[in-house]
Amino acid sequence: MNTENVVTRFPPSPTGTLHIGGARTALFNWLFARHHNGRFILRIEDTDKARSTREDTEIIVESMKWLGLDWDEGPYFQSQRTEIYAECIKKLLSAGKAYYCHCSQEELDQRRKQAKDKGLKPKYDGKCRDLNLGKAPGAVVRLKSPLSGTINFKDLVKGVISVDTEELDDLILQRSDGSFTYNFAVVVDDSKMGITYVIRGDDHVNNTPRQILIYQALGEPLPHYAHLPMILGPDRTPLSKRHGATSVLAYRDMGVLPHALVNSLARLGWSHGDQEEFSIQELVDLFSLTHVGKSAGIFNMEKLLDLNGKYIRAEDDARLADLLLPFLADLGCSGLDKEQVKGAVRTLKPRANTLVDMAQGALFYFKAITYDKGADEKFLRPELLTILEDLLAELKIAPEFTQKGLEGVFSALLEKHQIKLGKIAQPVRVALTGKTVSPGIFEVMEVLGRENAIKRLANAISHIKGKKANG
RNA sequence: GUCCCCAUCGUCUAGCCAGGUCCAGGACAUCGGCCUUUCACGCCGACAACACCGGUUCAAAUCCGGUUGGGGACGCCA
Repeated sequence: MNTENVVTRFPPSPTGTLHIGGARTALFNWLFARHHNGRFILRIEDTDKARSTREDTEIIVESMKWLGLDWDEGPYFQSQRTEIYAECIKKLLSAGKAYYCHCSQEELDQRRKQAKDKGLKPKYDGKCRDLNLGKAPGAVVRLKSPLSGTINFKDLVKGVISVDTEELDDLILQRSDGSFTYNFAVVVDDSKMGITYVIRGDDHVNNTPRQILIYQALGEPLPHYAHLPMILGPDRTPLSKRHGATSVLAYRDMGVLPHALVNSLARLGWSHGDQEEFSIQELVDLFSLTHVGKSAGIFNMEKLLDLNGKYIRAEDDARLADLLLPFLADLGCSGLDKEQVKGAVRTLKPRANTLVDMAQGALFYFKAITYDKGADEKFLRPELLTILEDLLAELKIAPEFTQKGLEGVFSALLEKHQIKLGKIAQPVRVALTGKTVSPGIFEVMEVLGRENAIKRLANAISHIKGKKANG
């Protein structure tokens, strides 16, 4: 790949959220442009007025921003470019490269069906092609494409693809309502915007020969093409709502770090030897179309979560605390002490794969606890009363309420009572957190702070006494 | 139906273009172990794949042909 002018684009249609398939297409276009110091353009393809919505446009923009895929131009809206398309139609018409077709939709459907029944390709039969018809209500404009020949193009990921023009028909460029079709608008925009590399999903390979025909009719130079393999759901069918969390924002809300998602998406279809983890800069530096695979793949959720856990562990505590705050707020914790949240983050990092996990795991620090039933029965037992009361007394006078200092307090206590840590670790854990699973009890105590830790231990002691009195 | 594309562990993939160094490497998941105050983290190990059939060749995961399987397209959707 030489260092010619590289301009790529991402052209989503705002008829749904940005899902991970689209996000990966956007990512590869972005990476390719950044790698080559080129430009990356965002274009909203809203030619389908009935299905395009403003909310979806906003979701797409928000998703792109969250992923960190910044664009150099746009967003452009196809709905605002109709004069440009109309101009091109005029040119094609007067050059004899396009024509009006008066066939009604019903007629076409019927003829298509007939062709199909006869085992023929259900394509337009060219009825109006040479009739030299004029503009009329209900008429569409079709491309007058060559009757014979072969279209060859070199796909940067799939290699040479060739299609016989007989497979193609005279596709509609402008609809009877005056609006323009996808294939036409794309070509006009790509050529007007100077797009040099069209990187898109596999599902467009069949469109490419048609679009090439339009380029040729327009007399514009062709871009390079690269078609990315599809992303499939676990059932090997194309991604859809059925597959649950597929929208980019759903991953954000799940507590996935954008870096982790970007990394995962990059590794789905692209590789750099055995390397699994990449910084964004590395991705930009190393990305190349030559290492994009050809076959469709299934998005591996477990692997994303694992990677996310790794990035959480690698992330700075203070930054993580900031990221965690909104998730804690969702769980009803607000107005928290930043230092304490930071402490909580530190203790939870190794055991959280998402920010949601982490927020849930941190809840006991910030909210009143209740004892899990089984934990209560199993560990908060009367025979521990003496030791726990002794512990409480020692904690009150411990010189340093830090992980290290507390270790000292405990080892003295164990020595004194001639017991092992195993005997009281779980009871203390339950007293402090209400659960049998938590970060280490010393770090928990440190983050909780002396006052809180003492209060919880005292509560547990009176709870045990209450049980004793009643039972 | 016609055309286009694809095919390595359960999953993502390396290797394939320039055939031997591959009885196929890494990662996730799974299973075992170590560490250990719980759960994790971390570390160590195990399981597990070249879709099939032919051809070329001294030699094929790698090249060629076919078969099967999967995906896509054939819209006044994008």
